[in-house]
Amino acid sequence: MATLTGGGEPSATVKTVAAHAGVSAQTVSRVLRGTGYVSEETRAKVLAAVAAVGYRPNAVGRSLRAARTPMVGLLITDIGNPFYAALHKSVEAVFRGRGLTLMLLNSDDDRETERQQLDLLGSYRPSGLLVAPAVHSTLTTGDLAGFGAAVLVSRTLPDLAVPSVVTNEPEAMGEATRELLGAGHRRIAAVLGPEGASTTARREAGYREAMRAARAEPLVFYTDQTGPGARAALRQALHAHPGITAALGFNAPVTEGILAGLRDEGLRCPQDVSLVGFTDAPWMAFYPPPITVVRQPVEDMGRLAARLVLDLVDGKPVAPEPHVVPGTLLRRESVAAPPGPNPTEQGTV
Amino acid sequence: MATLTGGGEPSATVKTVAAHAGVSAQTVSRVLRGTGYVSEETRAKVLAAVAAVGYRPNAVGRSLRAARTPMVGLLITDIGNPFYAALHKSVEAVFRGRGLTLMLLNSDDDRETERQQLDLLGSYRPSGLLVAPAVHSTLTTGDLAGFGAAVLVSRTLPDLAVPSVVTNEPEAMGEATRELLGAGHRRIAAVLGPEGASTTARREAGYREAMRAARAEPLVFYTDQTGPGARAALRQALHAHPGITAALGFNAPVTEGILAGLRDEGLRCPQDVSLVGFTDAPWMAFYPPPITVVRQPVEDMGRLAARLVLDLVDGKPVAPEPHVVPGTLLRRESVAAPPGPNPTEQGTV
DNA sequence: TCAGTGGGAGCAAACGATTCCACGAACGAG
DNA sequence: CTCGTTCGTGGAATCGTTTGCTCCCACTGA
Repeated sequence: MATLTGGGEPSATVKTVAAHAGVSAQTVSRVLRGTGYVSEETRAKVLAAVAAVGYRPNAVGRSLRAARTPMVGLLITDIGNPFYAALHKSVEAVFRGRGLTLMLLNSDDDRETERQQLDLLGSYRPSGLLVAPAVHSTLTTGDLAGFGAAVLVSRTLPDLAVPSVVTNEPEAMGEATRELLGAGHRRIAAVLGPEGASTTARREAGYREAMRAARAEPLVFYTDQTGPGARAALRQALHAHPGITAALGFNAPVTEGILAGLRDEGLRCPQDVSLVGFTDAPWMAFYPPPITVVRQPVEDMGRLAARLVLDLVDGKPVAPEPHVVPGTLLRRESVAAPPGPNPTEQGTV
Repeated sequence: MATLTGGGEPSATVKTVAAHAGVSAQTVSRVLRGTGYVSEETRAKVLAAVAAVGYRPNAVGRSLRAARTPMVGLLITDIGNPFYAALHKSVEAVFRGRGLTLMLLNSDDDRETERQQLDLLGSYRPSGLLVAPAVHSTLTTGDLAGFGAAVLVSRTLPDLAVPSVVTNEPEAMGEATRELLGAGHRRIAAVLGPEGASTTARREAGYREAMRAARAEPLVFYTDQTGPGARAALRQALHAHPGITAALGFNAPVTEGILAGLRDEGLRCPQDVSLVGFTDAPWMAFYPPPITVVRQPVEDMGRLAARLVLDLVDGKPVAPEPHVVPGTLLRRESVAAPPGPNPTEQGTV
């Protein structure tokens, strides 16, 4: 176990300052907090002493006294996913200036890690929590009760009466599917996330509904929602169904993986296989071809989720049902008509 | 200001458990910490009481008593940069299991924000700190003294006698430059980061040295090291120097921006302009063409930096000079011979 | 002259966990 | 039978900050 040694001088406390200024500790506290009556003269003396001894307030003592820490946790499933990077940014923007620190934690989409991280975070008695639940998450209301304010983002947990912020995934995924159907595709592979995640279920529902309406056969593949996983899944899909002419990517990493898989197979996009992704990423705008995607309004989601936490912290009531933020289809150049009739597949469907 | 209201029951403390088990508070502490003598019978009673009252240790009280918090801060400049995402992952892997929580903070490469974040973090008396300094950072030894253990990553600060972990940037950038020179290029644009950052200086030096050795004229452009900034810079560079046939990208976002800029100008890579990037990103491996890059061994860097922090925390001496981790050139397909002789440029150099 | 008022500041207790110190019991060795 | 050692447990103080309460004092108005 690590033991602290370095550090040098024992770091000034409120008492050090008080002694140096010739006042009592609580007067120092009053000056620093700006509360109660303090004469201008005393205030100046204290401030001078603060500077002289190099005093830095100890947030731990403050938190102990206050019974809570002015900190909000953000537990995400994959720090490498640009969606979460953007989410972090927009959430932090809301909290900054309100005296709330945002603490980022990573669950690696593992429910055991998720529980550990939550336990750890909870032990600091933070003001609030934003969490994107892991697959097959076993979180209960009890786990979240210790946080006072808790909001789910991106994914929702059906059994949990906790406010959440999600995209209108079924509709958006349906629109993405129809985009491909409209271009003439019939054999459209949906490369989804892990079976059991709410995001997977919601996006799959939209896909299936659109395919059903078009009387096309759904081709669903589940992955671990990472690039390498999707890459392998796509190759497997192409071998199992050689007639596939289009693919839907579950999220940005999966879309990456699909492109990698196509390249592995020597297939071009969109000439051989059209592609629509879910969730935008910077490089998709100028990839050759630029990728058509359903853009999740991540900034809006982050802002909304952060505001919900703020409301909960302030004791305002917040509806426990999912707050839905609409996604929009961004048409770029990764969708084309399917390649000419393929003799080996013609008439099979 | 946010005031806490929710939460419900006042959350059990060590005293609650003690009362419930009919023992004293410090016996509970002994059981939980596994230190000192406790009879098996008492241990069982305490454990039962812990479960019964739903006790969860309060890390704030513990930290106050211990005068430090088992937490290490990681302050980075851009959470959207995949390099830092990977760094976070590898650092966390070292700390996990050692009882140290990694706390990610973002400075947005702004030195004012950097100072604020550091102040905030420092007030929690964390065990250690890993920081990638912002451009023109004004950090002093004093700012870092409060942390006990502090290590710089990715960038170094010349005036600061603090251990750091960096890549052999001059050599690696030289190698990247020679890769382009070797393919026959002479007019090679270096799209760098912000003037004043140590990373910029080190990479620029390697570039200039290689160009000088080849008697080629250096073409240097500074950016804010983001995609949009690089995109604009590249277009400007192309207009100012129409003869440019190759580019060097400062980091992953800049490489992204260069590709975007090339697309803007209707130029193909590598037929019209060859490209070598600095720092790999997942999408670069299958981008058409796959991008040749200097791969920074980010996992090694993260592991090393984390171990240095651990050593400092343990009171072991750590050399304050930069620890250099070698980068390697990853040859892919974004480098080709320059396009055929251009009448307007021929013989100018 | 005296009661009333409000500015200014200190005493002491609390927050939750840990730890030095002390006390008592059991027990084996001499 | 006594003494020293190993166990087992509790009392009390401590970490740094904040706050409820109290106290003092100068000033004002009658």
